[in-house]
Amino acid sequence: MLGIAPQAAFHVSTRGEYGMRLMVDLARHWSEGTVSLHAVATREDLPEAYLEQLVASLRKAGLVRGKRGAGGGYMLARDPSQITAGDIVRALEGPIEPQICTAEGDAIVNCVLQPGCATHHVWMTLQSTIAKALDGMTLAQLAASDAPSTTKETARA
Amino acid sequence: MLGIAPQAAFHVSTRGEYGMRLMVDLARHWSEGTVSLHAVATREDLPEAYLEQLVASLRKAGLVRGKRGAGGGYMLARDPSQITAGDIVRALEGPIEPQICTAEGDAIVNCVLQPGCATHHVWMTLQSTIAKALDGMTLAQLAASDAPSTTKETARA
DNA sequence: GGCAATTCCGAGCATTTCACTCGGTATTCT
DNA sequence: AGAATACCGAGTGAAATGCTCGGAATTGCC
Repeated sequence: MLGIAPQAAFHVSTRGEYGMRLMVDLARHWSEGTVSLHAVATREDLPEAYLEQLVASLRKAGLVRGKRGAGGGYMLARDPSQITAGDIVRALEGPIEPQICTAEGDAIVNCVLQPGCATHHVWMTLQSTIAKALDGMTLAQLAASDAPSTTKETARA
Repeated sequence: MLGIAPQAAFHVSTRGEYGMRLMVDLARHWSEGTVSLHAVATREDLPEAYLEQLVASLRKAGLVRGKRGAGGGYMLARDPSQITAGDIVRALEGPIEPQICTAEGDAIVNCVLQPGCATHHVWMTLQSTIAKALDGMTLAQLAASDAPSTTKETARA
């Protein structure tokens, strides 16, 4: 399609999207011990084999714990109030950095144009803005918004 | 590389990066009439042929005007204070929408999971946060920060 | 012990996007 | 006339995306 018709800026990939759904689902079943990926995939209508891959990243990031064998499954590694959307996005899509020179933490990696890097400011501002927004949302808050399963019907909004 | 090692979230492509540099450059030479792409490419050390493609998007978005022939070039279509980083990003990378269901303007496109779309809230919040940040930065502000060329040396920050 | 349900692991693969390049045409200035 | 420029569309190699598949290890239950 060439560079003619760009589609969307700041699009999050299915890794982030599915992963977020997965984590919210786990949060909603936080009290029930482990939940199998099969159950999550069915409830959320997501490809199970693909979820396996995503949950591996989440596990390596210390956000979930897996239990093998029959009756096994996954559960959040800590309380839903202690996990943020930022944690999840970083685990699945990498650090939040609009540009390489605006990496989180140590920012002075390699700004090619030192002299008048006006654009650097744009991406840095953006990075901190996005990070702040995502880090301010906890899984507990997200899980509470509206619950389709288990709870039969919560009061609207 | 498979899905094993994701690189970076919310990364802006070279379209956005180069395009921003291009526009800041045009803003800095706002008083000089048209500026050729060749000059911009040289100053900013960017591939000229590629810039041609990007500037086409900017022109279609009404952000720059081109003048053909010898001595021609491009200039901003309006005052640098009337063009925002948001305008530029949208022209080059498309609308700001973390997810398709969070498109700018009319948001009710197609949320697959109507019942308990908790994640929708995440992306919507993100979209408006990003848009607000980018729409709050004008080219005039960016061009003023530090000028490498023309002006010999501006007072710091 | 055997079997089924799981997590865990790594490879592979089709499609799309990215980051460009190239060749050509139209226009304008000198 | 000739040079400098914008304008246009196609093409291309490399990477990322969005999955699937096969198998090994572990655990619970009969």
